[in-house]
Amino acid sequence: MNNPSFRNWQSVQEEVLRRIHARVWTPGNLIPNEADLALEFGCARTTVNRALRSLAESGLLDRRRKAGTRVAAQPVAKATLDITVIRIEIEDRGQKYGYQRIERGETVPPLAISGAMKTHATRPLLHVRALHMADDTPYAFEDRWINPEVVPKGLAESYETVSANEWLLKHAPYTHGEIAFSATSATSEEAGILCCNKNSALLTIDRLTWDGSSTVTKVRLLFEPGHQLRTNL
Amino acid sequence: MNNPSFRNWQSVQEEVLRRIHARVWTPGNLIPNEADLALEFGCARTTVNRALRSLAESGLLDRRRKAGTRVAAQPVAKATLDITVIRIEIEDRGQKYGYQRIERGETVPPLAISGAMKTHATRPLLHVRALHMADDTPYAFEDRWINPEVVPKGLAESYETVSANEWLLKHAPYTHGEIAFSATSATSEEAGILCCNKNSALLTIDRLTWDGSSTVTKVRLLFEPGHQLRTNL
DNA sequence: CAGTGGTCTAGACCACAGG
DNA sequence: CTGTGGTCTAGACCACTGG
Repeated sequence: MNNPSFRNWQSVQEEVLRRIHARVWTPGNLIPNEADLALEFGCARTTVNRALRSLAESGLLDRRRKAGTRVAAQPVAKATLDITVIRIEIEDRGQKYGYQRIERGETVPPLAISGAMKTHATRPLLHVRALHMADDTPYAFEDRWINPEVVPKGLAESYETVSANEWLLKHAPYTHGEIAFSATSATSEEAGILCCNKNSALLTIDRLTWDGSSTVTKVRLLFEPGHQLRTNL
Repeated sequence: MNNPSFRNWQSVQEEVLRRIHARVWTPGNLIPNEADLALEFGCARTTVNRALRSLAESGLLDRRRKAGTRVAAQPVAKATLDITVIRIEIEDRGQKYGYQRIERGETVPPLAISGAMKTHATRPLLHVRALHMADDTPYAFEDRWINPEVVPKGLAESYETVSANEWLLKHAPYTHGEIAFSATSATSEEAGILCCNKNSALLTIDRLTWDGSSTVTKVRLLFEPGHQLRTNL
């Protein structure tokens, strides 16, 4: 059984993938344990572990101590979207980035905002609205609320030339966050900003970031009609 | 410098995160190499490697041989969406799953479809359209094209009780795929199926999966108005 | 060329959870 | 209780790439 051709974890992984694909190991069924596979593949158990762990992370295997390793019955595809600064996103596509601040103010937010951000309902937050452009056409409308208690330095910024998107990523650390993707109909105001028809379907991203137990910022991004977020599986 | 309190890779990772967060190590700057950190933390280099590699995968560090490890200048947040069988998705939310096939036929697809799937323009494909329901209300409309050359067994299925979504995941292996998220306006037909107003903004997922160099299936999912895909950062 | 991360190894101990 | 994966270690060699 000793097969000396699997010398690194990538080749072990490929062989495991091949067997799953060829239905040698079928969904829901156990595969041999790490020690046996190491023996068969002629490598150290650590190497097998690395290969299998990686496949488990991507959702193709289900591993449990003592219970062993199974081929996932319902393979969970993980679509990973890279969320970067919008300027970089546009420049990476070879387009010219443009930015225009629309509004900046310290405002008491709607209850929906203060509720989500868990700030006092009567406390003003920094509110910045801006348009990101690609090759001089509207790309995304950013509507953002910033918690000045957590980011006091943010109050000193005008956000006229550097977007809040970019400034915050550089200056406001966060520990975790939530992100939601949805579709919304353009209001007439949003249509005016994005130069599209009212009620156009807009891909929408809502993000809420935290630093420990405090909310840093809440942002809604509305993309131009037709915009797609793509990734591979 | 020997600090015996970092005994496992998770605690090393936490300490590294702490230093980045506390601006001890700042974006764009080099951090010590693995050997030095291992010395400082009082653990093996392998352990440091594991911690740093994991942070690099999540986009917080930038590692290059010889050049060393830097804190990422533009931290790339990775939003990972789990794409599962729709039935499971609904049941996991504690709702009752319902399914209704709308149409099944072997049809020559529009050029947009055969073009994307790289099949012959005149060759019929299996076309299945169906509605997924949660607690008896429309949840998602699935419009799918299946390549019978790659999945011949799929022709024998009626998809009346088991959705193509679920049948394919179980019986048709794939090697890779593309996925795109967008927003579209409901046509009057789609509005009728999803029981919503015409031109409602619908979150849309287009998926194209491959087995080697052949296209397995192309599917468009239109979700009920207001539907959100959520994840953490 | 030489410094860095990338990986492999053999062996060891441990944590968890199935039976 | 015991089999399984999870991890750590010390040491080694390798691959890449910056200077």
